[in-house]
Amino acid sequence: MSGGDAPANGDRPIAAPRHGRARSEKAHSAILAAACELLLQRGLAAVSMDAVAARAGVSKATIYRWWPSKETLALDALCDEWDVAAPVSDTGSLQGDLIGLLLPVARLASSRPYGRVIATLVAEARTDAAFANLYDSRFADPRREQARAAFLRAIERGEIPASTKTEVALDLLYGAIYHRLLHGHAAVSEKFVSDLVEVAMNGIAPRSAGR
Amino acid sequence: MSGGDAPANGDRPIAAPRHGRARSEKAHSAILAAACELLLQRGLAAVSMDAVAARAGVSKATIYRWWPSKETLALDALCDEWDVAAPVSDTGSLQGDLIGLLLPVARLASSRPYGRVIATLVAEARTDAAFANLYDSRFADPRREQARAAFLRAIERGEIPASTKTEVALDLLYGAIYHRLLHGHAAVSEKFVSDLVEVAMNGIAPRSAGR
Amino acid sequence: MSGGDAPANGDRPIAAPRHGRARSEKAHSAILAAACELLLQRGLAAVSMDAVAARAGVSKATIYRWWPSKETLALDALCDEWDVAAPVSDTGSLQGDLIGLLLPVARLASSRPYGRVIATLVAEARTDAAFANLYDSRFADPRREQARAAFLRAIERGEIPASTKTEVALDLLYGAIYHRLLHGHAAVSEKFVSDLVEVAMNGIAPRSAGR
Amino acid sequence: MSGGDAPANGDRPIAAPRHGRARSEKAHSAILAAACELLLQRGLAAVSMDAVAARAGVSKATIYRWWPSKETLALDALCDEWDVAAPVSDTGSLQGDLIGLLLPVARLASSRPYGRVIATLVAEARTDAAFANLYDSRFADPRREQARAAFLRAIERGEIPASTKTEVALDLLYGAIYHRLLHGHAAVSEKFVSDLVEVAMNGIAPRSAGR
DNA sequence: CGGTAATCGAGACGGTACGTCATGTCTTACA
DNA sequence: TGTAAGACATGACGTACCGTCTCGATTACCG
Repeated sequence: MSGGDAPANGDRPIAAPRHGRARSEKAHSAILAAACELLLQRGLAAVSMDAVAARAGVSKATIYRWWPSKETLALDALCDEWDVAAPVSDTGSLQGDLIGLLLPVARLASSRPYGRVIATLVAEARTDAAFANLYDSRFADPRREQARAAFLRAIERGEIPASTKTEVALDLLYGAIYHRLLHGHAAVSEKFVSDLVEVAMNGIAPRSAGR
Repeated sequence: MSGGDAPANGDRPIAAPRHGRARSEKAHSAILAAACELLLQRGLAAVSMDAVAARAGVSKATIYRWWPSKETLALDALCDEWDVAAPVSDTGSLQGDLIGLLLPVARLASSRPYGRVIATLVAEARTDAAFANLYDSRFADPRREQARAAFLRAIERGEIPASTKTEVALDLLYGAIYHRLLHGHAAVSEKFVSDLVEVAMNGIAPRSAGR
Repeated sequence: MSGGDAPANGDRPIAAPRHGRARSEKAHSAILAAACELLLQRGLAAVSMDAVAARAGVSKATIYRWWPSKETLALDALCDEWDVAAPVSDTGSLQGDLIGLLLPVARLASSRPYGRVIATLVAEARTDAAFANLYDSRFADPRREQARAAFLRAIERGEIPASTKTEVALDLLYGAIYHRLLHGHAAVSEKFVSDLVEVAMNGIAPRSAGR
Repeated sequence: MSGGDAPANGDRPIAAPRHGRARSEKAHSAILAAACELLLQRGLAAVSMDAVAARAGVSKATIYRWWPSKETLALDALCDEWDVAAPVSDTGSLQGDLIGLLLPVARLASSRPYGRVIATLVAEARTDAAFANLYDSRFADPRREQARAAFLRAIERGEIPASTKTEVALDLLYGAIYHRLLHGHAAVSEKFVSDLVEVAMNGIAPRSAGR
């Protein structure tokens, strides 16, 4: 989330503008807060810019000045909450690293109805290529990158072969999480995460595992 | 698609209408065709009921007469194309069954920009519970059920233990497919399907594989 | 006012549309009434389409369907009131005809604050050529044409020479009325009309008139 | 233009400011020039304060510091151009004086699209009483006063009777000019001015003229 | 000659209205 | 009764100005 520089998203400018009235920090955070609440309560489709402006006590023009669309705003509001997640440390084993990465996601995802919001953002990304880039770089890629790094460490440790199909494995792990999150057919519980990692690590029908 | 009975979706009524003008078969198929084309070309969000009506040479009232929302219409149009897939036979092995189930899906998904449409429908389902039921019963569940049946056969055959976490495995397999389809970060190629099934069956770090 | 045929202004269509819902007569007149009241109370600049829609109990879209701009609507509302003026008969003398034409205008103009409205419409006509045509054909020209006809009758009667500069005379008569109406420096009273016609007929310094 | 004392219009202050930065003469004239150009090119309605500020290379606050509204600014810009007209001398005859007064106005009015600007200012004056006073005192009254003085001289000379309805005559003369200027139905040519004065002086149907 | 104060550029802000668009309902006349 | 045509209320859209308000930087008079 940090480090933006242009009004392409809602990030604060780094270099101080020499002249002109300073950007209102109050308005900025009020907008994000209003967007977040409305988003989680009623979903992106039911949230209008007028409603966000009214609830934040802000004019529509101010929102449009900093966010080009309500999807961008929603992404910002979402990241505001999800990016507080603690950085995951190296646990020494791939399985431990994966659990350490996926469990916080599962806990966060279950805490409030984020599935609806993320589903809408994903749908929007399929329609708007520019937004897709933004979504990937701000939301999806960072998490996937952390998991990819865990796989690299496991290969360096010799825990898994260098020929491991890392990308497929990543799709398999995150895909399952997203699947439950977006389709809503089952909860993204902590039990699910541990089962998921176990099955993914050992396979559906483990050759050695007795039974 | 068959078997509907009420105008809750676009299915034809079973009992013959008692009197009055008969339902126009031409209008029905023209609407579905128009919806399908517009949907794949520009996405659900960019397709209005007016546009469908105009392209189908039909009045808006006729569409609303048979479909309660444009999401329902889109689902009907989608199923029209996806339900032609051949029923998969029993190959004798779980891996063969899974390939047989997932490959046609991958081929279909790659043939046209269905990812965008499905993403929108999934997002809508998260907002509208009634539509979620419809989506599951018409689109998602049938496929998942076929795969679940394959797992049951494998258990009966003794190919995998009865304690196999089938639901987790299903999420893992379909989740990966949906992940690429909805997020669009990589193609749902035939190679991906075979890799996916292999990794899912044997695990990321197969015990027997070299270390 | 009558006889329009296109939605270029708010007139009713002549030929009945064969299909479709009939235009709401209630909405039509409610819009004109609301526009007229707001117009006279607060002037065109202070009247928004939203306000007209709200007061008429009508949606903005309905207004825009029949009137392309609020100026067009204002012109329609104005003509609705001014076109009820009785057609002027031939009095047998130019002076009588002119009085007969100008007095009703003066009475109408003084009855309510039309000056403000007409001033705004005139200003708009100077900016928008299309509106200028509409304004002329619906409001200005008909009155001027009646006066021009009176001059022609006077020439035919031999009351004034054929060389009379009719157009200059018309500008002189109507110009004076408009001048007071638009600039508001003095009232358009009945006395003013009779003085105006007298001075215009005989000249500022009548050669024969004793005093 | 001179003689102002307060920032009610754009005039320069008389008394020297005690201290502080002096008013920028460059900004002042740049604003007037920018306003004038935009005004004549596109009309007052299409000219925004932002546009004037941008074109003048000036901040909006600076404009509002000296002009309370864009109408006031436009009036200032207009007077800047119209007040350069030479003061008219006493020609010895009423007709000569009137020609001497009206001809420069006609020439100026025809030189550029002032009609549009004046029409807008007149309309604004009908809505805003304070602006009406400003418009009259800065633009309309001075000219009318000169003509009124010519009538007084003519009465003193015995050229016209003391009972002459001067105000009606003034409305008749200036009304005709304004009529063509604001309604745009015919040009304010030099020929028109001479015809106008002749008809106004002698009447539409001069008693002495042939019949 | 340093302090005080009005001015200027830049531009963010709350607000209001704009004109357009899509949804879902309703009405009318035809088939 | 089903349908094409289309008018309608509703409400959000994204834009454009308005007039106000901070900012920091620039002058100039004045003590």
